[in-house]
Amino acid sequence: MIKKQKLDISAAISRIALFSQLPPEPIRLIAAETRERNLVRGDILFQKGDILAGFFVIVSGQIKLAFASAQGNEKVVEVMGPGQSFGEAVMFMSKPCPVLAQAVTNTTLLQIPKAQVTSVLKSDPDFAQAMLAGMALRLHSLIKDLESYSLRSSAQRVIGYLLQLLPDNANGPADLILPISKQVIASRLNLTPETLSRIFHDLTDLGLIEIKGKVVHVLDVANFKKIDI
Amino acid sequence: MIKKQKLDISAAISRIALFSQLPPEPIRLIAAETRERNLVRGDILFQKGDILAGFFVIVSGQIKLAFASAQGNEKVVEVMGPGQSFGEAVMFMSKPCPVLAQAVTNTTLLQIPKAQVTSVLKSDPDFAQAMLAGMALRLHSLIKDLESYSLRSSAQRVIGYLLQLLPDNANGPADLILPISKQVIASRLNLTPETLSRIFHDLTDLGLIEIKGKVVHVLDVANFKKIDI
DNA sequence: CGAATTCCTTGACGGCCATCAATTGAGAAA
DNA sequence: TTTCTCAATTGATGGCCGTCAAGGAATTCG
Repeated sequence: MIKKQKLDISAAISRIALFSQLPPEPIRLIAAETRERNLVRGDILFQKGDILAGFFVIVSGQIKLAFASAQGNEKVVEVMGPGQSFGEAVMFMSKPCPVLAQAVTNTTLLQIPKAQVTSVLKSDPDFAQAMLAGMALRLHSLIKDLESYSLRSSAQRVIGYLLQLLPDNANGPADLILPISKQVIASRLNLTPETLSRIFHDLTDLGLIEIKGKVVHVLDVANFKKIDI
Repeated sequence: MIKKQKLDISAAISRIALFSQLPPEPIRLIAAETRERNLVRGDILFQKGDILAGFFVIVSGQIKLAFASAQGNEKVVEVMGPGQSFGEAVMFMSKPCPVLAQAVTNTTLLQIPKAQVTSVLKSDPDFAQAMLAGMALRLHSLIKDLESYSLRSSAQRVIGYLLQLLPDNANGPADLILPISKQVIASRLNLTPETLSRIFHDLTDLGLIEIKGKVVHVLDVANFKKIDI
């Protein structure tokens, strides 16, 4: 067995957008109390209803945030990847967390305690601005999701999702790789796996895409953006 | 014609939860640059796509935040009332606003410029905490909405909406008054007015509520909470 | 490698809710 | 008041998409 690499927490923290502007001193302060956690696929990081004593930053792997319905099926709100953080908002409220967090793949993440954050907040006004900007961004993307759910058809949501996976400057034909399983994508888009499968099929029939496993080939990006189903 | 009352901006500001803990000096600073605005029903405060140079606090009246679909119908995200604020998140991002804001009734509101907020943010760490808490709350309620839309039936959403209008301690029979028109409520719940009307009808048939105009009489609150359609 | 499990696909069917249309009711203006 | 406009209701119809069920594909496991 290979010896586990010791993670350089300070380095990891300073690479996060939120903390990237901080001077070394507060970084050391935060790093000192930050815990590293390792999850294997399927592990649950926290349940709906938990009170969070800190927030999380993903070093590697993927975490999905979801809520569970009474009927047992779940709805994925978001899938977070390396460099992304989550739980800040719930941490600040000291209210029960509205979602559950579960590892989609084996995941390494950092848990940063609330106390360290508030202490840096007090001393560094720029940090407060950065946190506010981060939360504002999160709000913005939630609003976008709400907009998607309420006034776009399922096919439109799928197209939007695929487009978002392409580089901004993509043009002509382009390939992309689905970063998560199709059933998680379906849930993320508020669809059943069956419906997603059918939509992929339809888009293929229309000559817009070709799918082979996790690889999606978009025949003409510019054209694809114009589709309105 | 009655002479218009001059609004005491300082007093109004200090009554807002967000600013209530601030000492007099920063309050004065903010009040000095705050503009009062008066809208009549139907006026549009800002459009989707606008860049906001400040955020808004409602003194009296109601403002709805909504997005418009390509087909022309609109979807209400939220209806804000007196004492509530909106636009903070978009202001911090300097990105185009994702929603439109329109006066539901004649409305008086304050527009607080970004510059004043950032200046207070720099000097008062507690204020930063308060803003973060406010944004966290907003995020929380958006997540709740998302949850509603994705895994509750239309009738459940209506019931949830009615329950939320009742006082927390309500029990037995209780009355409530719909604060906005039924079509706005329908949009807020992601329904058509027709569907909302039918659901009200059904709930009445089930002996759960009685409706007369804007007054809803809930026959048994405890029972009503248990209904699962 | 084969076996088992999970993931994905495809089909048939049905329900929820939107759409269209027409009427009634209520509130505003004159 | 009367009229006009907008809000709300009610009915008929249909489509989107979820549910149930079963078969194939892919991945993980011993």
